[in-house]
Formats: sequence, C-alpha cells, structure tokens
Amino acid sequence: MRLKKKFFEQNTLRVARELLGKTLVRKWRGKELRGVITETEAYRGFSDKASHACLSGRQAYLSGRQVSRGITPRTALMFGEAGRAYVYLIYGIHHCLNIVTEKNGYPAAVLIRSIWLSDSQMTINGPGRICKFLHIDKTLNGEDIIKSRKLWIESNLAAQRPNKILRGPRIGIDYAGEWKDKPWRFYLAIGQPNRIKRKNKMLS
DNA sequence: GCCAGGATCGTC
DNA sequence: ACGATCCTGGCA
Repeated sequence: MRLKKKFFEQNTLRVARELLGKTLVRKWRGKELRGVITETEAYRGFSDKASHACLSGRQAYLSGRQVSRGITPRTALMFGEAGRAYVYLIYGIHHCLNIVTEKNGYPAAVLIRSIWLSDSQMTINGPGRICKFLHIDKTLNGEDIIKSRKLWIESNLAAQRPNKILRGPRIGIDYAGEWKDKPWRFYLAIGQPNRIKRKNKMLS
C-alpha cells in the first residue's frame, strides 16, 4: 500500500527510521523498478548545519567563503509540503533523492542512501548509484510521491518492521560542526559496504 | 558574469 | 587520496 502524506508529515527522524523496510518504486518506460529501503538520513530544521536548508549557514563561513544555504530556489522544496521528492545534483555528476517531511514551513527531508533489490538479491549502495539505477534526475524534482505515477513508496503487508535498526552519524558532512555527530543516519545490517561495517565494529 | 564548493563515486 | 563535472548562489 502506498504511503500517504500523513506518514511524511511526522518527525523526520521517525520518518527516516520507519522508511527502512519500505519499498521505493520507480516506474520507468513501463517497468516498475523496486527496491527495499535499507539506509536513510534525516536532515532537519532551521539550524541543522548539514542541511541545505540551514538558515545560519548563510552567515557561516566554510573555508573563508559563504555557502549556499537557507531558503533559495533550489531548497525551497524542503520548506514546503511533505511527500515531495527533492532531487539535486551533487559534484556535477550524481543525483540524490530526498523525500520532504514535516509541516509546510518547516525545512526537513530524508535522504535515501541504500536500497535492496530482492529480485536480484543485491544492494544499490549510495544516493548517486540509486538515482542512476532508478533513472531519477531533476525531472523528478518536486514530484508528489503521494500521487505520482512515476515514483512512490509502498509499505509491505508482510514483513512489516525490520528486526534490527542501526543508527549513526551522517555521511559526508564533516563541515557541519556540532551537527556532524548527530546519529541521524538509520540503516539495516543488510547491504552495508564493508568499510562501513568495519567502522561500526571499531565503534562498538 | 565569475567562481568556489558540494548530503558522491570510481579509480589509483 | 584524488579527480570528475556542473549546478548553485553570493558577490561584483
């Protein structure tokens, strides 16, 4: 069953956690490409320095330079309605898929980082690779995944809640000061690359 | 216009 | 450890 808007209007940390085990569906050229979500990250609020929507990022300097944060044409979606896709290009090469969460006016989204392809028993790991595999690019930016015929998320009737949910700090945001250590990355043990498994072992 | 930098990835 | 590659947005 397709997830409704109410689901995405909840607290972003909860949405990020509960998206684990749900199925991301992309309809492309008549085919439905499906993957079970196995890793997410929450980006939340006006002062999360890792978030594109961080207002204080405007005044913050990164290597002596102002960064593009806060309400801008690109990030306006994050401030808007829950259940929209926020797709952006990073490093000039990769697209990243986020789902906007929480109430209109409150900037937040969940980044989809890994999916499990149950058909082929393999993992697509990394937001860039997911978008490449599912043919997601900026033409899907702003897509309403509650109603869309191209992109949506389903809850599975069977196998509802995954056994063990792990969490840790978010990836690739070392610049984010005190926000870089917040454990806002949620993931299942399945489908994690070895380097991350190793890191987790070292932490435990 | 100019230009530095990025919620990444593949290769070295 | 590094380079690819292009969009973004602050500044001039």
